[in-house]
Amino acid sequence: MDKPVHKLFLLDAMALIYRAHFAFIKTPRITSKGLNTSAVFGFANTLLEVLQKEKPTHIGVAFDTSAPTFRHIQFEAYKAQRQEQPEDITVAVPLVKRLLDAMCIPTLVMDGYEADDIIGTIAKEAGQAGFEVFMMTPDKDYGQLVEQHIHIYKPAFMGKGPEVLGVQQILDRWQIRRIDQVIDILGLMGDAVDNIPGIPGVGEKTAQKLIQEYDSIENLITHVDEIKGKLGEKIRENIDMAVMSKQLATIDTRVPVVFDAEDLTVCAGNADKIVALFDELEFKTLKQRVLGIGAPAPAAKVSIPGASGPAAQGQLDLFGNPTQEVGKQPAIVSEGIADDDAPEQAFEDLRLPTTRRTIDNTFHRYHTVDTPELMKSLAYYLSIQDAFCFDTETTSLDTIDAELVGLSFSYLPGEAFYVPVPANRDQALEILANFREVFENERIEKIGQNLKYDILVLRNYDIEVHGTLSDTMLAHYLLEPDKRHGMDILAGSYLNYEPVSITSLIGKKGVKQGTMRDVRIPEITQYAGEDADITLQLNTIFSRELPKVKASKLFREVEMPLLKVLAAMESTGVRLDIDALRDMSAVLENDLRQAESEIYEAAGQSFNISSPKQLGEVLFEKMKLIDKPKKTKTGQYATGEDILSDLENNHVIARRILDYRELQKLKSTYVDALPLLVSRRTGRIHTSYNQAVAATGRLSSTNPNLQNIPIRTPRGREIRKAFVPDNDDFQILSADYSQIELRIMAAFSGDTSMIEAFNQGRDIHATTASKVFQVALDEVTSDMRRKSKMVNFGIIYGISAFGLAQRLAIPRGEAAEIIRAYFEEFSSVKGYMDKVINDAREKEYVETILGRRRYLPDINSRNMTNRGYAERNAINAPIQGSAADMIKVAMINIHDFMKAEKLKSRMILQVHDELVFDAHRDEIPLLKSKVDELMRTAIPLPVKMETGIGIGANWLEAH
DNA sequence: GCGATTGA
DNA sequence: TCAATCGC
Repeated sequence: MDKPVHKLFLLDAMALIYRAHFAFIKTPRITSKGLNTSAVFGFANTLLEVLQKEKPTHIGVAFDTSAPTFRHIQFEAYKAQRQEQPEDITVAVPLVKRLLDAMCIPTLVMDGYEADDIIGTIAKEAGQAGFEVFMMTPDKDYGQLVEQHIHIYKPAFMGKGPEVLGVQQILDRWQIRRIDQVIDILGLMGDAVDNIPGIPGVGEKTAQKLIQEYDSIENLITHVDEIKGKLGEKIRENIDMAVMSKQLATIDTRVPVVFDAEDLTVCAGNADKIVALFDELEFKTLKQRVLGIGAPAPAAKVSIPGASGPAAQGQLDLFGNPTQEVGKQPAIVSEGIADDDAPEQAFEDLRLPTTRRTIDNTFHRYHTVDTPELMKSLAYYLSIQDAFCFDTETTSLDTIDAELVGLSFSYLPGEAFYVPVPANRDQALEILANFREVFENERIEKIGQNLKYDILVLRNYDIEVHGTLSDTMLAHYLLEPDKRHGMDILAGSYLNYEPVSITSLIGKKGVKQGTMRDVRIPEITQYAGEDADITLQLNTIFSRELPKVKASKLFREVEMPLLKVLAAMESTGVRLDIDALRDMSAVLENDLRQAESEIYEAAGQSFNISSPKQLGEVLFEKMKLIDKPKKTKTGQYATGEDILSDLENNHVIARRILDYRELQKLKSTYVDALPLLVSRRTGRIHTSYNQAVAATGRLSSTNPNLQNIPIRTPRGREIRKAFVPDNDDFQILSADYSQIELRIMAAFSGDTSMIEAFNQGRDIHATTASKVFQVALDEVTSDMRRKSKMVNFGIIYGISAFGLAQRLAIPRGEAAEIIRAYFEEFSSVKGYMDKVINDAREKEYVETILGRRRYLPDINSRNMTNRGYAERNAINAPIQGSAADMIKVAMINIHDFMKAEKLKSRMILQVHDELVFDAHRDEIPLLKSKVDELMRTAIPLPVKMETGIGIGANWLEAH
């Protein structure tokens, strides 16, 4: 007979409970009494599986306690920012303990030590004593404990079998030479879950490189001066952090427990207790299974070297020992089944599962649908759904020249279908014809991530997407406007899932990057299927989250309808007068050369004027225009507009440089760049609106950015002449809200003098000036008006006294005085601002008129800078955001109106408070009055709203 | 104040 | 990545 093997299994209870809880987060198991049993179920399942398959001879389950550990004492932030433990887990812990008790499995607890310390200590001792030790945990920190007879046992998970990690696997996992380097890696990269800081900016890859080169953190310190660049700087700054992080990541294997094999011997459970518990939890199949197994496997009947006493026998005793304890000190098992009156939560310190789910360890079925029969069948199944998720794979991120490579669909979590689409357009259309009906079906909801993109791509194949939309990117934008909304990030934070990266399919960004067309169908099926599957799952979560922040209505009635409006606007595009731009380009080129030679002459040398570095050197080192030149934060000379404006009277060169800058900007950013963006297919320019970047709720525009076409300077303004109507039957109609933000502020604050000024149609900036400077309205000078206007804007944009002083180029004291006078005159505004900030301190968010939230946790920060920033945002976000809400509603209503009336005119641009139309001459009177009305009445306010509407042969004339 | 773009 | 500049 083979030498008997003593198999000791040590389970990290909380890690396994968390993992089980989150594995069932989408489809939790709820009993008829409403108890969420996911965590207990998952834990029990794993436990039974191990007992059955691995037949351990010894077993122990370690828990953390609430007592502080050396890590807390050493590093106070340790685990401090951990999210509160989900209630379902708090409930699960005593149930798991009851289960262990019933099954006669010992629990290991010791005050002042975490589960990993206890497991580490016992593992080392048992390994010495000749056991094969398996530490059951998903936590990567345990890698440091692995040695010849000590392994990590990753439990089976979502269809993937269990995994045993030995020394070689750990070395491979981290790309290191020795096991003890695991803690060097962790010390450098940190661990967000455990709040181990590490070195900022150093992730897994960098940490591996550093350890490969320097072997250990200690040795790295002695060579720290050799490391160049930003990385070296970061390391030098934070080296203390790394040392401390390494200590924090080190598992203590000297816990004062005595490893007593007998204590951990597998014994038989109490069948009655198990049955009672499983009945209570309504675990029907588990009950069958556990009764089927009968008693767990008996321990090998051998004595264990180094262990005290012989291994226990009599494991068939149904009345096995109650929960056992280890240690020289009495270990505490304080948690009863109901310990509601415990002074603090017993399990505040528990860790989330640190293993990311990926396509390789997660159950899924992603199918390729590539025959006419399968497509017909898929289309049929889609047609009987109330909702499905879809995603397009294309050759380009630009919707105008994107060619469809394939479509993926998902309507059940874990399952998706990928339909490849050939490059040949006729064949592509033939395939798409199968799905036209479901896409255009009004009854079926369409789910996707950044649906505007997919809608525009399909539009190029003459397929319209109808029905309710649900965009996960925009849903998350409403949930967390300040965060990022990419699918990969969402999958990570909401599903603990890391999707297949695009770069693994087509390579890194750059010239060498391939296109989706080059990816083989099996791979792209996995990638695209995963996208649709994950998006569907995210949507389920978000549709539950949105009502919690009262954002469902905003989502369904504003953002989703607006998505369609924006898609239509982008698709329509704007006609550009390319010839006019070419002429301008030639003129600008000429003036640019002129300015250039004058600058060289004045400087006495030629250099690159566009290089702030070279310019600074010429101006301040060679020409010495100022004694004490200002520097930027990187140590360069500052040559910004404010600085050069101050120098204007000192030396002609300053004025010429400013001219040069303006010309250069106009030429490169607009005059030369715009024609290149005209689509070859439509002959028009199709900007792309981003609905989810500006945290206040505003839109942004890219490719090109049509929201920053010049208007301030006469030369810049000329560029607007190139934005022209479709043909001679059309004109450009521009409608903008007059002072929308100030009117909103007047309404929110209820300031009577401001409301009155607006309702009587007076000049608001002059009115402000007359009050702030205490003069009659007709005695307001242009300088007073200018300053008051700045204050008004300052409030809207949330700038500080410092910012105001800078913009007005006046001393800070004067700026503060103007602000003081302003608040004295407009005391309701001051009162409103105070109230907003106070509310924000309490709720840690502010909201717009439609309930769009912006979270401002820093409003209660002790850091002045951060708090000031949050306070300005608290004022600014509701005002700017409500203005954004208002124009969004107006756009939806105008779009609906134009559609209902079947107008030939089109809405083509939105610039924050302005809408631009390509208006058919016959429709202008109707359009004009209707646009005005719909803009003014989009959201009723107790202040009169006004618009300014102009019509012309181009955008400039329409102003 | 923010977001987008450009050029070094 | 940074500095500068355009719009709102």
